[in-house]
Amino acid sequence: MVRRRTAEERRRCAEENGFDDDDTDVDDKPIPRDVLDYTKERYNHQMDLWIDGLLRKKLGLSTTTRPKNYLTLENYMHLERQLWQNDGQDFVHEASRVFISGKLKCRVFTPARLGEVSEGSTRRGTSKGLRYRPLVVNPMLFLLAICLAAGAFKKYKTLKEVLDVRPPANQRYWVLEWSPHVLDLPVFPEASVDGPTNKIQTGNSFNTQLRYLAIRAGVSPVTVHSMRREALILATANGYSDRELINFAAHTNKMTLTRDYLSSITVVDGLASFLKLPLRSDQAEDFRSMTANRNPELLQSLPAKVQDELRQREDYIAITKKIEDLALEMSSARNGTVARELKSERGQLYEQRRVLEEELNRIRWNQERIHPSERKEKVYVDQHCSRFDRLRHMMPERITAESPTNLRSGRYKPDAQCRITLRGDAKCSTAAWTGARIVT
DNA sequence: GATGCTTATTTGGGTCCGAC
DNA sequence: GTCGGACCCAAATAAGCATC
Repeated sequence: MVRRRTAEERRRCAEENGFDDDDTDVDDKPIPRDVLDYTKERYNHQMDLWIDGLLRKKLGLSTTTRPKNYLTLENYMHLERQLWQNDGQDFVHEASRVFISGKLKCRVFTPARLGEVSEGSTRRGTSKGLRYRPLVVNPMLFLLAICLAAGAFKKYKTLKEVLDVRPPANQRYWVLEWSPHVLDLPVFPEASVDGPTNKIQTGNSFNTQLRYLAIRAGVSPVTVHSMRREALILATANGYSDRELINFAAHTNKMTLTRDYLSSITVVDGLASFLKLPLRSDQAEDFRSMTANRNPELLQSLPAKVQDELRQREDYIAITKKIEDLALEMSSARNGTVARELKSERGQLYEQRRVLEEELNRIRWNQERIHPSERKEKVYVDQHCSRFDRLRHMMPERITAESPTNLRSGRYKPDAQCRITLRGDAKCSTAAWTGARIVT
């Protein structure tokens, strides 16, 4: 394992590479964007080579882009069901489960970008993201649980107090004030073994959680944009004008919506149009669901035999040994140039090993699909899933927390004839995070 | 509406740290 | 010492914007 360099070591390494950190001669003149005259000819020649595709062809570089997938309602339910009903994942704190579910709802009900809820990587250190500002989106159940556990309301400490508040007779709404101490806190913080911290969770971190939740649910990895795309497409189908949709997506350029989100989607029923049958409008959603490539019987772990066979192969062992040797050499390298060369060499070896490991991925995603009605008994390869299945009856709240029926019928709305209670002390205890229960 | 450029997001290896 | 969840980092890639 490579030892991380300290700040002092990084500074020394930068100095060795000719970096001058003396900022007394720094001015605020912009860096010229134009190519300087004496390099222009060579620059243009190289760009021509690239644009014409000569280099691309010679090096065999790929120009394909990642396939886009969509988190439709059906796929979304698979994730929620996995999270609350089937998931034996041991989070460092149960608050993580509530945060993930809350973030999922923020994204499927709105086309929010990553950076509007989490701290985006290009805003690292700024703590920008969702804060305790007026929250007008519904998923109220999860936001209420999060707010109460954080002691976020100025005058109300229990769920009953919050739900008993009614707007004045001549007004349709009433604003609940935040406690001053939460105004600088993120709504979705990082979690530790002691519970939520005061630090906002980064976008990278949420992406990782979302990616592994999808894999555990047997769905190919979905991203924040999978939800954003679907939210916009569904809104389009509901007859809103382009202007309203652009506002909804917070686009400033009208091209973005049509080019990047709607261009490849059609709800036209060609068959019914031609045969003059009643038109369907929902068939496109099933095709979008299929982009997630779900296999309900996907084994969470590959059979040990398959993994072991790969790792016993001579070429795999040789590459792994070289990577370890290079890591040792890098940690002891004093010269920056040498260290860079070693790092570059190690990168090539990682790539070689990744190619070998792709074989495992192919096996994983080519696993046989068995229709649930043909499966006589449950088969568990994932030890977490197996263990949780034996214990799930002890956590009825988690079964209720994810419920398509409740979600679609609107029973989450606190102004309906329902009550939402938190198990244990709603003020800020660990038990408050173990789940929420709906009592009608 | 097309294009080129900037900015944001995603990815995957690496690291940290607590639990066992 | 090992394992695994959470996070970090930097490169790759996609989204988004300004301009013509």
